[in-house]
Amino acid sequence: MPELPEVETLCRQLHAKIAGETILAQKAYDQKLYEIGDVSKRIVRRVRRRGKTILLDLDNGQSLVIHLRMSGRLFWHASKTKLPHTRWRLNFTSGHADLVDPRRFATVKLEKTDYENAGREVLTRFDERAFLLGQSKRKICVKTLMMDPKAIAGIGNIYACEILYDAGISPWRSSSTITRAEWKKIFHVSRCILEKAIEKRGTSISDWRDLYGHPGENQYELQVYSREGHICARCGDVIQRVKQGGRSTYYCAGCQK
DNA sequence: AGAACCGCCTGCTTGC
DNA sequence: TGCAAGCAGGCGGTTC
Repeated sequence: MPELPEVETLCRQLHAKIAGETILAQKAYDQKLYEIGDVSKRIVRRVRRRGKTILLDLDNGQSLVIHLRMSGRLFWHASKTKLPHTRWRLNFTSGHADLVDPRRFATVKLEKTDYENAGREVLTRFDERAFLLGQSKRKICVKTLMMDPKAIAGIGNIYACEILYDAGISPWRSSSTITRAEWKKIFHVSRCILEKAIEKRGTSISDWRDLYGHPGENQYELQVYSREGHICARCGDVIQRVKQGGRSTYYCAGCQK
């Protein structure tokens, strides 16, 4: 599923492709997306990311707000290609961007919004002080907190597991027991891991592909996610998979205390 | 107020 | 082999 690095990859590719271009038309193939509104003749000023949300800022102050949720993908086609599960299409002179989404969770809205995610973007302008004051003492597991978009934007299951492994912190720890120094480490490790994943153009663990259908390469960097039963490279213990709030958590009990 | 749970969906995996 | 149940999970909304 697309998380921050995957969405960032799409945004960069999309920006390079359509910034300054005029939208010819949009078409929905799924009833859930019939009521988006008229964007024809609008120029895309820029494409940017907030958390896992993609924003296409238009020349009239509105933005197309796209969230891929679980199974959404964006593909660029110059020809008439239409993949199965194509739910929505944005047409340009040079081709079209298709939203392909088997499970139909993805959303597209047309809004007038500045959508700044104030202080919750972990890679840019992250407000550590506000986080430590307002979020860090919540009585939920640290992994659950890291995945809460109201606390930190853009971190999903894969990267939450990888970050906590790298930081050597157990996903079962209550947020309220994490020290200030440990939070600092979590923020630092988060930036390192997410930036590397962006460089690798995302994690193609199941079916993630970029705008042009190419897989990323970050799956080769994973230390714990999807590695149940493998040996921990750091301490030799066995990587475990456990259930946490209905989702799979992968971790090493040997070195995540 | 804050934490836990539910519902949206459908393709893939698992078990009988 | 075939079919049904189970599973996956971001996140907004609802319930506890």
